[in-house]
Amino acid sequence: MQIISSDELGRRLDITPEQIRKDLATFGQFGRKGIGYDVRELKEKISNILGLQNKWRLAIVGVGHLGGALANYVNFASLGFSVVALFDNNKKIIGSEVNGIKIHAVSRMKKIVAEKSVDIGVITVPADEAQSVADFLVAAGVKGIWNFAPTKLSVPPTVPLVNEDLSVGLSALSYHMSQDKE
Amino acid sequence: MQIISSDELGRRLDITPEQIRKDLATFGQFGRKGIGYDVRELKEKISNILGLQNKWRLAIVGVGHLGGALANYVNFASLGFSVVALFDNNKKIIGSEVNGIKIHAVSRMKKIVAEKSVDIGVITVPADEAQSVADFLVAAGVKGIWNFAPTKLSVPPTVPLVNEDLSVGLSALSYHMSQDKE
DNA sequence: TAGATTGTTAATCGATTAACAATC
DNA sequence: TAGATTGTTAATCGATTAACAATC
Repeated sequence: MQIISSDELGRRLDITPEQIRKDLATFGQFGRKGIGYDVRELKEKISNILGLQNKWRLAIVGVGHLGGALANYVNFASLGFSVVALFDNNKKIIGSEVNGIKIHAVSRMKKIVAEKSVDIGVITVPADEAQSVADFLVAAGVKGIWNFAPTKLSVPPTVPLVNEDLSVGLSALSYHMSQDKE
Repeated sequence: MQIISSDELGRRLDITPEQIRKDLATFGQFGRKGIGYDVRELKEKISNILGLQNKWRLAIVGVGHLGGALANYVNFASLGFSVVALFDNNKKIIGSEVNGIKIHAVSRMKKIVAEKSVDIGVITVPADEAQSVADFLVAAGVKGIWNFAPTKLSVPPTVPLVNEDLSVGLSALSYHMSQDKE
């Protein structure tokens, strides 16, 4: 498939074609009137809009079950993300490797973040340690934070923060399941 | 703290007090004019609205790194969720346990879901197997699906579906990090 | 009674949808 | 030329904010 219309895109994504056209037009004109959108070009433009031409480098702080799973997560690569460092405070695991990536002491964060050119800090520690880890990450100079701890973090406005609190989705599911009963 | 005002709630959650009052009023009147909201009562009412008085029972399909991490996830308990069964197709791990929970063959799903009164199916298999797993889960009678595979699933409208696609959050982070540069 | 604060109605704002000229 | 489809302006709809009566 070379070309796709806003109509077909809308059908596939469950969005109205008007919305598709409006959203895309916000970022420029990359369709052709009377024809549609070139799929390859569209992909590339969207990738550029999202900044995915960058090869972002991640560091995961907290190598528990979730942190370990993320260190092994294969889908990162397809988006151009790679995990380049791990941090933990547990002396038993510092120095060892997960998926070929070394675990460092949290105290060495500043040094390692600089050495490995870490862009994004991933927080997978318990909620009560998350703010302090965030502060460390910001001080170490990361450009963004991806937070899995179920707590509200305060970071400078210059550092984008995305929260991945699983209890939000689960609560939504619980809500809908309760509603549908009636 | 016994009582909280919409003003204070708004400050803490970064929401306008009007929005807080409007949203809460949608579900009934549980504040007191001139006083504010009783914290304990508010918690309980919200918990009930979200259906969290139910003790939802989860089954995780796909015991890879992510599925395994979720099987060990401690924060489920505080919301009243519990993992009661695991499924995988890998013969090497079928019959073994993770966090005390047994791994069953996917082919036994219908039987086990009934036996264990599973409410929610959690999908942590690769994207290309996710739809087929979803179909199995629906046929087995789960009431809701929590999908971690990065793909769009089609399920009956009677079965609530929540997607937890990590690439969405990561792309958002990438976008903001690219914008802030300028 | 004066001050505080909710629930709700009215006013504003922004986002979605409809319509259509431009054009392939 | 007729048909298809974009980008954009105008119309509609819904959600947020402002205002205020009710009341503790």
